Amino acid sequence: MGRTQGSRAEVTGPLIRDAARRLFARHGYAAVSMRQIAAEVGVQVGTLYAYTADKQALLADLLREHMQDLLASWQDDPDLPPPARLDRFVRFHIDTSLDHADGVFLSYMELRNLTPDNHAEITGLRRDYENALQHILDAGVAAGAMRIADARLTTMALIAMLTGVTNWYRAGGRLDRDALHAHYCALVRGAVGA
Amino acid sequence: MGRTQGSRAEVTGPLIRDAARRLFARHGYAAVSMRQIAAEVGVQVGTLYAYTADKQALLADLLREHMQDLLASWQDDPDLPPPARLDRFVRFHIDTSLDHADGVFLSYMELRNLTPDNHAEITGLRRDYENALQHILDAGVAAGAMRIADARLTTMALIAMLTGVTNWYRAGGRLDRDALHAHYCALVRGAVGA
DNA sequence: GTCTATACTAGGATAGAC
DNA sequence: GTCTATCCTAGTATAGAC
Repeated sequence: MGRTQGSRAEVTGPLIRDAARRLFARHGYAAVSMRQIAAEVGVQVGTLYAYTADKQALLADLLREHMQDLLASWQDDPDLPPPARLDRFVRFHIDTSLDHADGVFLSYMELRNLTPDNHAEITGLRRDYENALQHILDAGVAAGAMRIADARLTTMALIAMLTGVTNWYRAGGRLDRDALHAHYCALVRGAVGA
Repeated sequence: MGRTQGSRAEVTGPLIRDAARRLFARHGYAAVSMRQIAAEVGVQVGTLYAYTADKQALLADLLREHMQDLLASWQDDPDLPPPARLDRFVRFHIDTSLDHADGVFLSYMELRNLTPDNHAEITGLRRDYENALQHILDAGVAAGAMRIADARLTTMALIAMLTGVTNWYRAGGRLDRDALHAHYCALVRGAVGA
């Protein structure tokens, strides 16, 4: 494969991260070798180390980037009635989970492979995201529009339920994206008594 | 560590599986070496191969055993009203998820590391378990005791929600097991309109 | 920026002694 | 049933040429 091809740093960097994200998600961080990632991109192993200090940094970068994108993408609208805000969150979380399935999967499966510093940073970002949902639930209770016995527990339960859509939903199957949204919105509204 | 100690097959076999289950769950199948497992048990590497054909068979055995235990432990009572059956399932699933957290975690995380044959077998068992919940939901709808738009989707959503308890619940914290059961039963009943 | 070559470590699995 | 010793492969990471 003598694919010597000169410099193209702007393209190789993202390609490496795309390949790593896909391979890590599919086989697990520990099961993927730097050689595999290089082969997927079409470069030699040594080249990877021009873009990342080591394998651990590559993983940490992927998770940090994912969580930051997630937080930046979510735009709450506090002026809406709480049940409508909740519907928007449900749709947002389902769409993100399906459209960035690899990143979502990595962000809760490969935490254990982070160094303590990286681990603390990523779980902090995740906590921020959970709080975005919890704020909606708190507002719903305050407005008398929801019945929730424990907002923290309910937050964790709902996020697990929504993220779980990646375990079974396949595009092109029985349900389209709109039907999916509608069904999950109904389940969530029922769970919180909205 | 010259721990030569003669034969004791009856104890070593289970010890190997306990160690493997714990290590696989904590670090991931690919990240755990046979040497680590041996060290945890207190034997030499070669000894492991008197109990398992290879690392893959060790994983497959753990998952099969877990799913079979799960299916054998669940005893439905079709004579109860559907909402009461559902409550029993919720308690059962939460208790199992917390009491056998390593097995539960492995059974949905390490499927990807199974050979195709083993994979098909384990997912078949898992499907049986999902159907146990779905039967309750179907009965609830038939009896007019639940409002469910899509029983399959609801089954998957509820199982994800319940299993997610392992992500955040810690014994000795704010909530005891009874409170946990009560909160999740309320969420589930709300979701299915019971 | 990328490649080739290589140092060094660790992995899964097996053979044969006790 | 267990241990010791070993084979062979594959891993991460680095050095130096182009």
